[in-house]
Amino acid sequence: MCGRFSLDHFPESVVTALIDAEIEFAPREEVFPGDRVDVVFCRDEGNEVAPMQWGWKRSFTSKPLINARSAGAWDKKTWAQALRNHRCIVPASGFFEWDENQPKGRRDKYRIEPAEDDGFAFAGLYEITVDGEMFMSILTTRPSPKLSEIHHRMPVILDRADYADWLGAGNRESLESMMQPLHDSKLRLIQESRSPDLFSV
DNA sequence: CCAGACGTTGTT
DNA sequence: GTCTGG
DNA sequence: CCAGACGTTGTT
DNA sequence: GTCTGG
Repeated sequence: MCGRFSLDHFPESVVTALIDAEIEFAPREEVFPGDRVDVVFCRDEGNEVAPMQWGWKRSFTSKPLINARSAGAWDKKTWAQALRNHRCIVPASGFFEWDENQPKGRRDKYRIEPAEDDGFAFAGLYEITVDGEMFMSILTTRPSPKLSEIHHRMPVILDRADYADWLGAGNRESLESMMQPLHDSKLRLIQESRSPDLFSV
């Protein structure tokens, strides 16, 4: 991760735990960097939903910053302020990883879904430009043991009990405790496709 | 993130 | 190699 | 003031 | 482009 995730169904339990409102929702099988998705954030004591573009733009690189390493983000000028004041939650139905043990271009694709839920809540950071456009980046952490067999990073996924604290005025210590790998028991790995040459053997 | 294009004049 | 589209 | 970093995943 | 370090 985290270069692609899914929203093939509305992650209702995640969103209703965050906000009590009718949500505009455009399901799509896959969400790509640069796409706009609905993101939840807190402003003036109340949670809100707004479409945000995935990836922060920076002049020093042509690639949008779609991920932020949670370890160290406190000390990086790009993320520090947002980590303190502009945290958000990105609802998703799942995400994708490619098996990095295999050569690039021939990697099996895996879909990761919640084991017993209808969605994930990615921890993210957002910024608003002068013209009011909003951009978000998804925090990453170490992989859970199961995921570590195919990939060395994973998105930060929040527990339901932490949603409010994440969006509220959390202190550094409590925020750090939320940015841990999701427990293996809360995810399912599904092989989505495999390399063509594995079939031809 | 990955996959696929990336180029033109001119020909079919 | 690098950019674009999905 | 100038020089150099700035971001990630993945690669070397 | 903007911030930091020297």
